[in-house]
Amino acid sequence: MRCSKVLHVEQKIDAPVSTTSQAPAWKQRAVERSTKAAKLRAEQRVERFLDAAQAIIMEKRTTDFTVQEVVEQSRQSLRSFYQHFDGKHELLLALFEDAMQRSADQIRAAASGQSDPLDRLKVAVHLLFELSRPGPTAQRPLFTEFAPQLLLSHPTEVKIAHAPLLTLFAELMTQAEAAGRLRASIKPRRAAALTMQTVMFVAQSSSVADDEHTHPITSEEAWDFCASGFAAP
Amino acid sequence: MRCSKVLHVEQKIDAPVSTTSQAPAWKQRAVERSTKAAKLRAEQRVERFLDAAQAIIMEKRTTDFTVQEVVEQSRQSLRSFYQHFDGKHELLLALFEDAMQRSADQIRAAASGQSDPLDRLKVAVHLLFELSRPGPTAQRPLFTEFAPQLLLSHPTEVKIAHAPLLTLFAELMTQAEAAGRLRASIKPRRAAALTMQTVMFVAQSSSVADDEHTHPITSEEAWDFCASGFAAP
DNA sequence: GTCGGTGCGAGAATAACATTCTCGGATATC
DNA sequence: GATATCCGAGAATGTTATTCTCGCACCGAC
Repeated sequence: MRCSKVLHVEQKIDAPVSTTSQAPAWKQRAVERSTKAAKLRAEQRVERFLDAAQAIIMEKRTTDFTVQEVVEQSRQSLRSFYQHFDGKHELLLALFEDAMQRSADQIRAAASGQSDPLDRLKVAVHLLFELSRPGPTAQRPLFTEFAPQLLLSHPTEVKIAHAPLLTLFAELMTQAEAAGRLRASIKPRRAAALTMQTVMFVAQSSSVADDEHTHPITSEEAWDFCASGFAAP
Repeated sequence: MRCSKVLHVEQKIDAPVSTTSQAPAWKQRAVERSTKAAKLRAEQRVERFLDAAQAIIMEKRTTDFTVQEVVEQSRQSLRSFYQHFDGKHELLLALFEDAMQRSADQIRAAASGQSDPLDRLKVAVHLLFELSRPGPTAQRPLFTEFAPQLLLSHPTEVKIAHAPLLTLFAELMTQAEAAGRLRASIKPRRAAALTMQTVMFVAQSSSVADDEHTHPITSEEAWDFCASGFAAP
């Protein structure tokens, strides 16, 4: 169900005060066994919190849950929550990071179905667009939903969370470059960052219907724009 | 100092229950004089709240002010605040709308200095980029700062607030199209929307330094990207 | 088996805000 | 001067996040 690797959370459990190299070996081992067990338990608890939050988000179709709800759903205690997370924001961050990682995986898999480098990029862009748009379509956590919140309070961490996706797009761009399909004047990583941002944010806004005659921007348009820009050749 | 036209706020003062066409004329006039005065006062009050909020934002370099602070700074009362605004979000919206309007004006003025349509667009993009990035540079209210918050809670209103900028870019794009400088396959308004979004959001993220070797994306890169895309011609 | 310690559930206490309500006092209207 | 309206001051309420305090259950040591 959930990624087993625990993200930027965990730590703050095993803080042995004097397990430096001068302690007797048996003591070291004992302490280690103890801390290892503790760490395991901690991971399971963190896991349960994350799953609970996930479940709530899925059910309420929004990221506006309270810590209380998470605690109740996970059948643990508030005390425990704050023992494992620095605050709500860390929980959100963890979920966000997880969602990004999964999305990156999913997109990578989808893109690998194409042989032409530009087709790979195209598939990636379309899928990212779909995954980024809010609304009922989002089976996956509504993963762009809290990005804005976090972007304000913890921009650095958000950037870290973006890393897997950025890496993926950088890979695809590099392949395109190798095939001579990239404009000479642009670096793959740069193109990747710009494309990613554009697609994600445009997708996000595309949910709200322009009340009037104007239709929201589509995945196809976003792709065309990123690929070709707007200026005449 | 501030735009005189009051935005989407005001109203909710003059709600005459029976000023329809069947009331006697003298009464109508009396009521009108009264409501007009009331409206005037209301506008001044709204004005003071907006100015106060602006001042606080400028001073604290963040949009995280409390309603209390605004009330105190404006030397009015909480009661009055809630009589004129539906809540804090309306105040934010008003500020945001105002900031967008001013930015649009500023950009339009700057762009008009160029004669070539693409140069106009280029100037517009660069200025928008500068205005959108947070940090100490922002002499103007940090106007993208609350956009994310509002985008979540009131997407429709945010879209409305974007209108002046969108219109401006649409104008510039249309001029470019008329001069045959736009790709044939793209509609001016679409190009405008895409460019605007891309520039604003990329600028926003560009503030956080990629901790490592990577430099943040520059205004110039954003322009190149929007104008030419990433694919080889 | 009992003792001291530790992990943790339950939930009370605190704090920061937004939002609402209530009370007078000023000012204007008749 | 009586009365209605507006409005400042600030108390009251409600919602969360976050911290604190208790007490119990488990575990290894003696």
